[in-house]
Amino acid sequence: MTIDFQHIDDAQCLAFTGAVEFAGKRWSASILMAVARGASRFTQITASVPGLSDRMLSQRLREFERAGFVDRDVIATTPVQVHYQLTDRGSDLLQSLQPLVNYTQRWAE
Amino acid sequence: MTIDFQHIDDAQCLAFTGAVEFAGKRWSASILMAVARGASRFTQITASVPGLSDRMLSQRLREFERAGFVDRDVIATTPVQVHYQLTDRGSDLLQSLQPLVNYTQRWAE
DNA sequence: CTGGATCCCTATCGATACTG
DNA sequence: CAGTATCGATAGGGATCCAG
Repeated sequence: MTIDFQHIDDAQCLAFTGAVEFAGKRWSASILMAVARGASRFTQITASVPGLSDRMLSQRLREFERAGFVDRDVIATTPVQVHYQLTDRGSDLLQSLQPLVNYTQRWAE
Repeated sequence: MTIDFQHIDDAQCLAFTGAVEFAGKRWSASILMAVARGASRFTQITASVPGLSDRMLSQRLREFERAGFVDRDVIATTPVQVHYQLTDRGSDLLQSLQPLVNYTQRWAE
């Protein structure tokens, strides 16, 4: 089977595979989904993703921040509150992953 | 930002994250693209993907075969010829990744 | 040509403990 | 609450050599 996959040059190919590999890292997709669904606090995210450890959440969150997928807002109360939310870019990434959900549904079983 | 991400249950979520993580493994996307573009022989794929080693191609190909993404056809010549091609399932997976290409183009720079 | 088998190094991840 | 520090296990991946 030979399909029509959009023609892209080397730079675009690199960006593409980079995005897939980034999103494909363990817990990445789950965390992004949890935040998209409204989990904004650290513990809310942890609670939303079974099996996710503090350490991994912390690490992914920092990566997401650096990559511009999430914003981190610190509210100086006692104790301090931290809110995470998707940026437009992060939101767009997740939306772009949506077809993969449909894909898994098509081939379920 | 809270977006609309399709509601899916736990099983679907697991299938989805599984698919992302599978496609996100190193070289996976590149190999799938190369095959989609018409590289069917082992050495053609190697040549199409800079940096890809024989060992990794061999490994990914076996994983793809097991997962039902590619078919492996052996032609008993001397030396033996092996042709790989995407299955419908593999083709569908790749198509589902297409929006990610558009995503990277939107956010290029 | 199409890989399999080894070796070895590193990144990644999980568990646990601790802090402002 | 929202993390950081540390440690040890393991899986992933690169290089190299070999074989049908």
